[in-house]
Amino acid sequence: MDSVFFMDEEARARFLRSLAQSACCTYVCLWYYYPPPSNYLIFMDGLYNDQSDLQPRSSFGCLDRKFFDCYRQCVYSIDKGYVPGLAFKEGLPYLELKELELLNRVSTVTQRQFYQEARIKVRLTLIHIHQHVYIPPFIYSGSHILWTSAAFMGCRSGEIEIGYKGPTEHNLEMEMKRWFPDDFYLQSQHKELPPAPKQNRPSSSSSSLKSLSMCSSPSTEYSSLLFNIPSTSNMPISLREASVEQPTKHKQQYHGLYQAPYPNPESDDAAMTRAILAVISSPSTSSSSYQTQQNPPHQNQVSHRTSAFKSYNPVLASKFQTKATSLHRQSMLKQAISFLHNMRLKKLQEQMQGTPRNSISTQLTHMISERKRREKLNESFQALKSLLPPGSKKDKASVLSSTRNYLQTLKAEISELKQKNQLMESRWFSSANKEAEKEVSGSSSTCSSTARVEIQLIQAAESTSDGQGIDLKVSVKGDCKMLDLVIRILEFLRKVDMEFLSVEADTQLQQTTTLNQVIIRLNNKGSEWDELAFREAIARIVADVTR
Amino acid sequence: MDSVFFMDEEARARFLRSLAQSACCTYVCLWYYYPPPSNYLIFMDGLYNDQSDLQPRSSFGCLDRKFFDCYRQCVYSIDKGYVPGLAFKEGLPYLELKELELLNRVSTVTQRQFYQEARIKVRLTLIHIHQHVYIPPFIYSGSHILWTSAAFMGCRSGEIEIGYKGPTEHNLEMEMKRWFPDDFYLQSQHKELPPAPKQNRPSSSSSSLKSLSMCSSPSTEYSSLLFNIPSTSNMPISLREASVEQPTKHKQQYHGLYQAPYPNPESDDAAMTRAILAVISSPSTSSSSYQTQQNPPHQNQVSHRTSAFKSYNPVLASKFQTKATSLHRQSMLKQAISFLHNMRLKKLQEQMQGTPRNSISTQLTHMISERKRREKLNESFQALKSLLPPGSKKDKASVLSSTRNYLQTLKAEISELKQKNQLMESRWFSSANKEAEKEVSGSSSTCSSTARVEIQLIQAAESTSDGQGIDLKVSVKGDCKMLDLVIRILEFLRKVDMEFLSVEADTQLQQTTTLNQVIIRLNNKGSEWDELAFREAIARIVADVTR
DNA sequence: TGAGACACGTGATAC
DNA sequence: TGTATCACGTGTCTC
Repeated sequence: MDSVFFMDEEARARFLRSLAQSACCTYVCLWYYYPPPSNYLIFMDGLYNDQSDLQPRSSFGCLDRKFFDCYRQCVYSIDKGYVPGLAFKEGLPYLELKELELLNRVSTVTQRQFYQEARIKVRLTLIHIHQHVYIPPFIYSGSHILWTSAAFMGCRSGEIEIGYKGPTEHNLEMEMKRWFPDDFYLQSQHKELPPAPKQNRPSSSSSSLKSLSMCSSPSTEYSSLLFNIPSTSNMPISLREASVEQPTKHKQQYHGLYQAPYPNPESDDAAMTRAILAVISSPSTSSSSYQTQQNPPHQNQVSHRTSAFKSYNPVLASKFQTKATSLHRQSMLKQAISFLHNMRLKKLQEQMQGTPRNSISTQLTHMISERKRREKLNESFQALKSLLPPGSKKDKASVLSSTRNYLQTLKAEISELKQKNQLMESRWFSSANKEAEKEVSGSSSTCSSTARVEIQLIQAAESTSDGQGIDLKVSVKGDCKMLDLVIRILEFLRKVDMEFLSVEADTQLQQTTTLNQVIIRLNNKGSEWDELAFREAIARIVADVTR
Repeated sequence: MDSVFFMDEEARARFLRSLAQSACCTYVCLWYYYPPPSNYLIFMDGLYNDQSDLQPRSSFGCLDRKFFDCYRQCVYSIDKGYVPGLAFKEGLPYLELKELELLNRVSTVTQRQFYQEARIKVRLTLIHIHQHVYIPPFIYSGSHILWTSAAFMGCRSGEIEIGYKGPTEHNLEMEMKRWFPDDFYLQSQHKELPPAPKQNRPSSSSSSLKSLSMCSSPSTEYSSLLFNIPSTSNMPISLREASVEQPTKHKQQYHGLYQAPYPNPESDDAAMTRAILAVISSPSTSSSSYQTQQNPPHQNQVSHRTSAFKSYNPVLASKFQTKATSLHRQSMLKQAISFLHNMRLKKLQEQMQGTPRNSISTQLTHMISERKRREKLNESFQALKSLLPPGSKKDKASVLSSTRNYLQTLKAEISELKQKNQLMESRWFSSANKEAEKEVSGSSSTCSSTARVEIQLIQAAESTSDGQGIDLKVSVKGDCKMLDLVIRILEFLRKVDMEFLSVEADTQLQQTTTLNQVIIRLNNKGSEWDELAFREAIARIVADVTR
C-alpha cells in the first residue's frame, strides 16, 4: 500500500463520522504539491468571490508569483459547483482540463473566474501565511519528495484527507469507499443534531489544519474574507436551493474533537513562522529554478512532535521520482473525478428521495437522468468508435459518417464474398460432382437412370435479396451435338425473363457412353415463374437437338 | 400549377417590394381552413400577451368553441420567436408539433403559453369579428372546398400571402423564392426610409385584410390590444436585441399603397356583417358535424366585385377532396418550415455580417453554427438509421448500440465467409491445380491487365492422340450481355472445324467492376489452324456484343 | 404522473 | 481570431 495517510485512523474515523452524520460532503480538494520549494505545504482556505482585496501586496509580490506558479489546487466543491482544473505536465504547471469536463460544469463559474478566484485565494493565503502557514511533518521531514498529492473531502462540519501520492495503481475510489461506507449515502439529512451557534465560522477546506493549531491567532484583518461563505448569487436556482438545504447547525459538535488530540498550537505557530520566513527570505526564482533542490532548515524541528499525522516515510517517496508521473496523476484525477461524479449523483438521488414531491427534486431528477442519458450516449459513441478502423477521426459527426461508410463497405464486402462463395461452391460442386459421378456411376444406377435425358431444376438454397437462384441441369447420355444443345438452350433463355449468371457445359466419358452435361445458373428476379412450362420447353429443345 | 394566389400579381409585387425593402420579414402565418363552416375565413391578428381580457364573453361562447375548434393558425413569428404548431389530422383538429421542432424554439414561450395566447387571440378575434370579419371571394365563391390553406409572410410594413392549397406536389419553397428573389436577403437594414409616424400601428398579420377594408371601423375597445406589440420581456437577450434592430420607421411609406388598389371598404363591411351573422345564427355544432356541407347564402353577393384578389376557381379545388390530404399538408408544413428555417438562418447571417464586431453577432454565429452542427449530426443519425436492419428502434442510443451490434455481426459474418472462402479456395486449388498446372504452361498473359476485353488462346499441354486441346478464354470487364456473348461465340464455333469440349461462363464481382469470363475448351483435330484469324473473329464478336 | 428522449442555447475548449 | 466540437441544464413532448 503506497498511499500515505496523514492522519491517524482514529482521528480520521472521527472526522468521517462527522461527515457521515452531517451527510453533506460539500467539497473535495485535490492538492498537488510541486517539487521544491513544495516541501512547504500551504493550506489554502476555500474560494472567495469577494474581490475587494484583489490588489497584490508588493511585499508579497515575489512570493505571490512563486507560490502561484508552484502550487495548484484542484477543487471540486460539490454543492457549490466549482469545477476548476489545474494540473502539472512535464514537471511544469499546466492546465489539464479534459478530465474535469466530466464533472458537473456550472456555467456561472467560468474557468477564468476560477483563475481569478484562485489568484485571489493564493494571495489571501499568502497574506494568511503570516499567521497560519503550516508545515506538515510528513512534508517537512521528507526533503527529497518531488511529487506528492492528496485529496480532501469536507463538509461544513469537518474535513478529511483522503491522502494518496505517487505513481501507484492504487484505486482511489476503493479507498474513498473504504472511508465512506455505503451507509454514508443512506444517512441523509434526517439526523438533527443540537445546534451550537457559538463557533460561527462555516465550512473551510483546512479543518485539519485548524484542528491542529491554526485557530490560534487568526488575523482579524482577513478572517472575514477567509471565512466568508462563497457567494452563491450566480448559481442556478436549483443548486442554490440545494445548498441552502445543507445542515449548518452542528459545527460546535466536533469542535472539541478538533482541538483535543492535537498538540499545543503555539509551538506549531513558531515553527510555521520560521518556515514562512525561510520561504520568504529565499531568493525569488523563476519557475525553471524550481527544479533545484532546497533543504529546508527546520527539518528536525517539528518532525518529532506528537500529531494526528503519521510521519512521512521518505523511502516510500524516493521511488516515485520517475518520469511517468503525469500519466498516473491523470489516472488518479480521473478516478477521483469519476468517483466524485458518481458520488454526487448518488447524493442528488438521495436528496431527491428525501424530498420527493417538490419542483426542485424533479429538476434534480431531470438533471441527473439527462446526465445519465448523455453518459450512455457517449459510451455508445466510444464503443462504436472502438469498432471502427483505427485511423478515423474522433469527433461524433465523423464517427457517425465513418460508421456509415464502414457499414456500407462491410455490406459490399459481404455481398462480394457471398457471390464469390457461391461461385466457388458451384464450382466445387460441379467438380466434385464430376468426380463423384465418375466414381459413383459405375456402381450405382441412381443417377444414371435409364432415361437418356435428364432435366433438373434446382432452387438454390441461398436466395439472395435480389432474387431466387435457380440451377438448370441438363444431362444427356450418349452422343449429342453439345454445341447445338448449349446454343439452343441459351437462346431460349434469352427469351426468358431471368438473369443469366453462369453456364458450364462439358462432355464426360463414362465407361461406355458419353455424358453431356449443361449446368446453367439463373436468377429469377421475383417475377412469377412457370416451372413446368420452363421444364417442358427445355425438354423440347433437348429432344429437338438429340433427335 | 395548382396553387391558388389570392392577390393579383401586381399588388403582390408591391407588397413584396415593401417587404424586401424593409428587409424584416418578421413572421409567417400558415392558415388552415377547415371544412364547413370554414367557408368563412376569419383573419386573426397577431398574438397578444396581454391577458387582461382573458374572460370569455358569454355572448360569443358558442362561437368561441366552434371557431376555436375549427380554425387553427400556424404562426411563426420569426423575430418574436413564437413557434406554435397546430394542424389537423384525419379531418379533426390535432396538434402536430413534430415538424415545428425543426424551427427555432424560444424556450421562454412555451407551448402552453402559446395555446393560452392562441385562445386569447381567437377570442379577441371573435370579438373583433363584429367589425372586421372578412369573407374572401375565393372562399366565398367556392362552397365546395373541403381543404384549403394559405401561407402569409409579413413584416412591420406589410404582409403578403404566399397562397397555396390542396394536395399538390407544388414546391412551396420554390414559390416563396420566386416571390422573394435572392436580393431579398442582401437588402438588409441598410436602406433608410423617411419616417412617417402618423400611422402608429405596428406589424399585423392581416394587412391584406386591412388593405382591403378592415381599417374602416376598428373597435376602439380592442384596438389597443389588437395592435399591441407582443411583449418581449421573456425573450433571450440576443433575440430581443435583434428584434430591436428591426426598422420600424417606414410604416407610412406604403400606407397609400395599401389603400389605393382596393375597393370601397363599406361594401365589404356589409358583406362581412352578413357573413358573420350567418355564422353566428348557424347552430353550434360539435366538431363531428363539421363534416356536413353548408352553402353560405352570400355566394354571389361578393364574388363579382372588383378586387386585388383573383376569384376562386372551384374547379381547381374540387379535385382535391381526396383522403391523403394530411400527408400533403404535412409535407407542405415541412417545406414551409424548412424554408423558413433556412431563411431565418440566412437573415441571422445577414444581420451578423452587417454588424461583424459585437458580442451579439458572435452569439448569433455561435447559435446558428451550433444549430447546423446539430442538424448535421441528426442527418448522420438518420443516414445511419437507414442502413440498419429495419426492425430496430429509432432513438439515438438504440441506433448507436444496434449499429454496434450490427457492425459486430457483419464483422463476424465476414470473417466466417472469409474462412469458408479460404477453405473452399484451398479445396478448389487442390483439386484444380492438378489440371491447372498442366494448362498454364502454354501461353499466359497477366490476367489483370487494364484492357477491358481480353482474349486468351491457350494450347493445352496434354495434346491427346486425337488432336490439340485449345482453351479459349474471353474476359470482359464491366457490364456485358453475357448470354449474347456466349451464344455468339458458340455460334461462331459451330462454323469452325473444331471439336467442342466444354464451356464455362460466369460473371464475377471484382472490387469495383464485374468481370465476365467465358472459357471454352476445344479440340483441334489436327487440321491447320489460323490462330490469328480465330482470335480476330472472336475479337469482332466480342466487340460487337459489348458495343 | 413519471421516466425517457430531443432540441435548444450557452459556456468553454481546440485548432 | 474565427471556427470547429463538446457538455451542460432546461423546456418540452411522448408514452
